[in-house]
Amino acid sequence: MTVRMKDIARNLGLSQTTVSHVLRGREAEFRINASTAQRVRTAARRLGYQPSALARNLKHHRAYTLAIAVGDLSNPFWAGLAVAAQHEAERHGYMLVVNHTGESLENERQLLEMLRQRRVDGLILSAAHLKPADLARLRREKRPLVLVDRTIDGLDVPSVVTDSVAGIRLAVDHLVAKGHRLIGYLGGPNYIAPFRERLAGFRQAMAAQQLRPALRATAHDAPGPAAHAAARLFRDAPRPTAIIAANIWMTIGALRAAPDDVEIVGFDDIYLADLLRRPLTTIAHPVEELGRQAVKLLLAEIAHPGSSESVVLAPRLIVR
Amino acid sequence: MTVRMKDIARNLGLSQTTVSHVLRGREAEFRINASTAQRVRTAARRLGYQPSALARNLKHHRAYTLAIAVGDLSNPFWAGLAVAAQHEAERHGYMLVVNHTGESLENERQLLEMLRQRRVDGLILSAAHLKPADLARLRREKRPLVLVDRTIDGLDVPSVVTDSVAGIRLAVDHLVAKGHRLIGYLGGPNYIAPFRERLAGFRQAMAAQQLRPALRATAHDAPGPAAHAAARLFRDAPRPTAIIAANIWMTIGALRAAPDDVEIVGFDDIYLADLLRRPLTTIAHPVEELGRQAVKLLLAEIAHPGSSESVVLAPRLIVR
DNA sequence: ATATCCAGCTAATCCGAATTAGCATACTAG
DNA sequence: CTAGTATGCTAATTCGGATTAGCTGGATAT
Repeated sequence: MTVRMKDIARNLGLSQTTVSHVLRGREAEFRINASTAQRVRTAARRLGYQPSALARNLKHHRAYTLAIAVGDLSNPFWAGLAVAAQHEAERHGYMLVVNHTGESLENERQLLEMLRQRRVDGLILSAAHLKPADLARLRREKRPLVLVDRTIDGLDVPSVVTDSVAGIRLAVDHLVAKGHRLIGYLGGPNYIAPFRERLAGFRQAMAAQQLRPALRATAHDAPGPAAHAAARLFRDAPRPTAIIAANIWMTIGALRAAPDDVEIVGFDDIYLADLLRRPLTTIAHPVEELGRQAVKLLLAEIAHPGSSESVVLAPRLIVR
Repeated sequence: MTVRMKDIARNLGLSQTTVSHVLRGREAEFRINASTAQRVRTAARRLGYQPSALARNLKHHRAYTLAIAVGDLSNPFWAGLAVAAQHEAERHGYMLVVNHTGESLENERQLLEMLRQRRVDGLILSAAHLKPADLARLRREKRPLVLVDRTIDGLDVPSVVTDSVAGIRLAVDHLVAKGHRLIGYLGGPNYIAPFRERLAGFRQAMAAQQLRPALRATAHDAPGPAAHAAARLFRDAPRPTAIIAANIWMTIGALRAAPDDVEIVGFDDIYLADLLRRPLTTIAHPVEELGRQAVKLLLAEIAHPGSSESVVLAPRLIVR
């Protein structure tokens, strides 16, 4: 049915070894006669030979496949990051399995299982749900792993993240320049690293502007709770005239709950942001760069475990 | 480094064959003594044995991987479909590579190449860019292939699509029930199958309501051209009081160009549609079902080529 | 004439598991 | 006492290609 090297060899009265040498482009190294090499190539084309990735993978101990776990593929941040990562992976001859975990522990663990069974060679994680036992096992097994967007305490692997502190400062400075003094902050749970950093960034940036970071609310990482928390910020005086929302769900909460004259700046860019009921300024991640760097780090980890350094990338403010 | 069956066998003074029989759960069939089987299982656990998917794949001639080509992963329709497909694939022990083609011929061809090299066992396509030569080759090679959302003329493989005609009828009937008589239609290029069917559906549904489907515009499948075409519908009298947009880009075009009092119904659901400046009623695909059925058909094609029938699924109207 | 060298190729093994065919040993039946 | 049978396991091969080690036959050198 399918054509193997052996078939080409038999067809030409040569050995499989010779065919392999030629088709791997190592004819010079093994002193294959130029005319023989040509015959092999011609026969390969004529018979429609396609090398079996399956056989090569076994021999190389490589699946030539990476995986990235993203919490929510419908979120354009993750979709964009995944697409960029896929491009980069393919540039290096790897496939990328983009896995939507739906923020579920079960799915994150399933991906680790794929790594163990060598269905994938390495993993890009943005997990926040793994338990200490999972992390301990990861540390023990030392498989190629890179974290993106969210770091995990106590897991010493390379990571690629956006500079949260710098991002929040961009937002605060922008709002202050527009005359705002009462700036509110809508943050997420502190067990997620970026939320911790963004809150710290808010405090720092406000202090730098001689303002008090007093108007704050915190919500679980979902639109409903975020809207609820945002509403609280407007119940009592002093009310903020502007809100900084710590991620996409906080932003959506703020959009739902804040009065129309309140200005909103949200971390994470939003799909169709220019079609929203009100203008929304966003702190955008360097999405492509995050994806590309994550793959580069991961491939470096595969080639030379423990060799690579973490990367922090600068966000940019999209004023609308 | 990694533990193989051979290591377990040596450790217990058994043969690799016996270990294989036990770990594949075929001890009864090969009359392995219960205590021997138990020793094997214990040793496997103790040594941390993980079967090599690479070796199994070669032996089975299966990559246990499928791929789906989607034009735009940032589009929540495709993201949702891909996630559902991934779920279904994993239920059957397969990985799913979700490939964002960016509507590029180059990328679609690259996926076909993966199929040929057996890096993936089958392909779910929604391609519209392949050339006749590509299609001819696909027909000749007869590899497992399923089309989703977009069918391709002259390529006789199973497909899973949403019933476009029924969808447009839902929209027309909804608008008529709300009192609209001047209903406009914003469509896409006719070389894409769903656009053809939706236009036909519009004509049919309008005829059924005794209305003339005269107010129409056509644009290339992108937001800019769509907005431009939508604007044309409002230049001359009679102007439509409502617009049906044939897909997500047409909808965005209509949102940008139509006066605020014009009611819009769009084919394809939109992320955060409830946050838009104006209420948007949509004709939503049964996204999960599309993804699930596509994988089921594909696995059926892999198991029994030529065995499966195409599927047409019903859309539903989300009134906002 | 014999050793040396080189061009040009091949045999054999490996990767890790799945699978087919079959070999001892002990026991039962006639 | 011998044939037949069941039990419990193993040897050998296969999947398709990569790789290492080495073989052969003619030309050149001494």
